[in-house]
Amino acid sequence: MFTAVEILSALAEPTRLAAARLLWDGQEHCVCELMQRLGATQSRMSRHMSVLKAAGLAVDRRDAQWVRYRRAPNLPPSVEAVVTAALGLPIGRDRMAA
Amino acid sequence: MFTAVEILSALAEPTRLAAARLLWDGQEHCVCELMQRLGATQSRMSRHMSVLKAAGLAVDRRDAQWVRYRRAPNLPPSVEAVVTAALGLPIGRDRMAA
DNA sequence: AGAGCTTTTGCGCATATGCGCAAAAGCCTA
DNA sequence: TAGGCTTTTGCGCATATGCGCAAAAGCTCT
Repeated sequence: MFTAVEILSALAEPTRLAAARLLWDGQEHCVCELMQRLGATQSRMSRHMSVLKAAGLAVDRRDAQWVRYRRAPNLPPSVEAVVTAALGLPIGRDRMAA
Repeated sequence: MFTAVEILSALAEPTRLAAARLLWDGQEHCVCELMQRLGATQSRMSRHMSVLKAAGLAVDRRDAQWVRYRRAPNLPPSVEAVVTAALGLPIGRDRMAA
């Protein structure tokens, strides 16, 4: 696990990329917050977060009824670099042609 | 086209990521060379290269019987950064846990 | 225990993706 | 034009992915 392809695949989905963007503020975010801000259903958001977690990009913590996700700490620099670069891409359908 | 998800998806496949690595030497590579070095069939490699091309990461050129692919010139810095970062990830199934 | 949260998970379904195979399409040389 | 390259493409298939829905699982508080 934690292969390059796994990490890239985790980021190669709109909702997950948007979630990563939110997580990358360094704060904790419960699923209920993420689903609201990203306009997703709970089950959908839950599964997407589990993918980010499985890829090693996020960690979760139970806090009472909530599950709080945050970016994985101490990521290898190479992984950190990929996420940072991915978040640096224009959002949405912007053209990026040369 | 050329969305962030499209670019990440293009890189989130073993053969395509390996092909990008080869293309990123700045040189031209025909499909026949790529398929040999990556152990793929022609049709498989041809389709993978067309995905990289559709994502805007590669351009092709016909040279006699060959089609030579090379990395797209003048990529936006943000895109260039994603590819560079992706290629910086450990190859294969290496563990990347913290 | 029971009500009311949040979150996860099982199920089925629709679509996307990757693949092999074989035919077609380009191109060069004889 | 015919033969032999390289490459692309149409087809079918198997698997992966993403989704909604509803049930289940955790948790808190009364």
